[in-house]
Amino acid sequence: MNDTKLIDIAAALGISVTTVSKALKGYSDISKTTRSRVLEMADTMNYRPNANAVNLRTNETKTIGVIIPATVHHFFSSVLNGILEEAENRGYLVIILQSNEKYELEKKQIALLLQKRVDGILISLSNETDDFSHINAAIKNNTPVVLFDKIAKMVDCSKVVINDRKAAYDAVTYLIEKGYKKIAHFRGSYVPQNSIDRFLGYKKALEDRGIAYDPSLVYMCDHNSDFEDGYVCAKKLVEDHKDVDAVFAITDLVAIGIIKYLNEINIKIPDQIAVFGFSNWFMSTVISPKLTTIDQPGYEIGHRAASILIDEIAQIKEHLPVTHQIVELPTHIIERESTLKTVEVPA
Amino acid sequence: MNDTKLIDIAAALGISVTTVSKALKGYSDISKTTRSRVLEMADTMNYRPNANAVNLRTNETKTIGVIIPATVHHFFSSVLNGILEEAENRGYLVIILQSNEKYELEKKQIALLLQKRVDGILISLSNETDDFSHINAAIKNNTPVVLFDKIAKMVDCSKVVINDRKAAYDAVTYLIEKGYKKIAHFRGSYVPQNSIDRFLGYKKALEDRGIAYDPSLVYMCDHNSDFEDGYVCAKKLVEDHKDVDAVFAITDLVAIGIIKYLNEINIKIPDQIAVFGFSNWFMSTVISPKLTTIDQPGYEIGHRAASILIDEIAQIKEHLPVTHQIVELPTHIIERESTLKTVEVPA
DNA sequence: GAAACCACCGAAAACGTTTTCGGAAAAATA
DNA sequence: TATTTTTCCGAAAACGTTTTCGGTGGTTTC
Repeated sequence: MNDTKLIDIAAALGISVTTVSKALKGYSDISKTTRSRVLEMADTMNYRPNANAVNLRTNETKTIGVIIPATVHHFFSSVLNGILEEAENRGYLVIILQSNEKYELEKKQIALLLQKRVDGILISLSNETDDFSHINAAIKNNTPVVLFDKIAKMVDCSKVVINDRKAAYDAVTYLIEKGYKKIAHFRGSYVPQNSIDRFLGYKKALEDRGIAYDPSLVYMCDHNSDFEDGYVCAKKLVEDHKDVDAVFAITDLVAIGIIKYLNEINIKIPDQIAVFGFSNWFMSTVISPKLTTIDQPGYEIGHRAASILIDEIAQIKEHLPVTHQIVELPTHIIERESTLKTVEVPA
Repeated sequence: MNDTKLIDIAAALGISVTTVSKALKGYSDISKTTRSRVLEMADTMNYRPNANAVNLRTNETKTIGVIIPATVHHFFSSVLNGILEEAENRGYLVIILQSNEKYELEKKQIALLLQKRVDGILISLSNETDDFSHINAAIKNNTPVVLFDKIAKMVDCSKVVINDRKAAYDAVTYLIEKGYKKIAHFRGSYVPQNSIDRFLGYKKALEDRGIAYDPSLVYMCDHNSDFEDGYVCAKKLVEDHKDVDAVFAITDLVAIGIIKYLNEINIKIPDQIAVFGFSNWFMSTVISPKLTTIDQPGYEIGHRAASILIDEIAQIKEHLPVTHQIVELPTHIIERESTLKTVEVPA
């Protein structure tokens, strides 16, 4: 049990705990000589301050809490990497919790984090969440909160997002400009807002280019917005609409399901049907044809959210006014094979 | 600042903090009536015990630390999900750290976790780590450690692993029994042990079946054992060996790189060359042809490791003797298209 | 009616720090 | 030499709990 405390160092040196503590923290009213004696003794005795005692006394834990709604995969693992990197750099520890898209669990976890006295909270809201009193409680408790990805506009705190509507709008506009006429959309369920926004971007792009919006071209992938969804909806799509020439999927996973099905039935991508994904996950470069998609900067989202949170923690500590930021990270189109028609060689 | 403490409840009720504390913790020397009064008042005042004070007093934090060597992706995200799930169920919080395969960072992070007084540590070692004094320091400090995936045999603690050598042996044996004669291996670098073990399993399987081991059929994927590695080594392979008929890759990622290349140059999988992966990551069902692979149960590894750790924490608390376990989780072959030759239709 | 017992409560110490405040000795000034 | 200033150190309180130990007052026992 290698557990030396201030009092042990003090005893070994024949001085008081006060002096030891001050020496370690670099107080100016300690002489050079005693300071160096303390430092050396602390080193040889392998002293590590008891974080609990320090936390209790100083009322800060150098720890932030992160709540993500879903399993650590795909998008959220990138976000997490961004958070972990920034936290490491700034000297913070991170506690991770999963709400599994459940409001009650999310609420309980916020309470838990507050009880643990984390210095701040990063959260992407669950799909069920439509009451924000637990978030406001944290904020009122002087614990800053930064929302990312799945946010609530009405909560007064910093947020880091992408513009889903614009990104979808850009994607569909791109397809139209490439000459595609009949563009289907494989959408997500009615929650969260992100899936609605992507749908709205799709619709707006069509309307702005004078293409009539046709509800029968919109397929709901509400299973899990996953691979299977794309596969089965693609099947329905080609049965319903012989002449569709492109599809914009809410997610790369869905898009890959589509590609899989079209490959199986020998429909040429993109010559017969083009496929456009969303997120730029790893698999999108692995599939054949490689998937055109929207780059969703998960790592940057996490990095930025953590950075803002830690800034706010510092501001609160200094009793400075905290200025909330709404950061909208840019997305852009990653053009790959699934929308690039092979050039016709003139005869 | 919604921050009620024991003393506030005591004041509101005109009793002592002692009584409040005991009532909340269900001590038997508090009358039913005062207990219920306290409980109700605690509820209306929205009392949450200050975890730091509790931790300091009780010397336990209900928190475990997790150190993973690489980015949260693929295998480690599954492990993480298993850990998070078990921790949630058992009432533990989890702090995540990434060592980025650096020994020095890993060492620093262990010290940090001990300083934070986590109740236990879960760690998969970095590739650089060949000195284990930091791990032993934690154990000596009465903080149980469970090693998973990348372990060190010499450290005296519980471990959760798969048998890489056997899994590889099984894979190659499977290929041989399927009739493949000239089987290449795309191996990982000389660290960690897992990659060596998979190589040894490959070699042993060949020898046991009377196939001479040919070093020129082994390619080193030491870049990152990733997609690119597989792609470029596949290119070399088909140039070097016209007659190779199967390849066993250290990782699904590498295998997918191989498939990608073979698809591009129109080599039929598996009719000309079969491909066998390792890990059963998500993409292996997405690629064409679907990849035969070894199922590496990341979720179970995390789940099990966390479970053992929390058990040991309880044992230590009760001053019971701790019994270390070495758990070897079973793997099995997931047979898919990449090794299933299309049956010849008899004329 | 004294002795023994029980049910209930609270004072106080402890966990390991940080920080305020005052005080002693040494140095500088007069 | 007497006074002021500077330098350095330590006592003690505080952070919010938990838990030991003792002490009431009331009830039971003989």
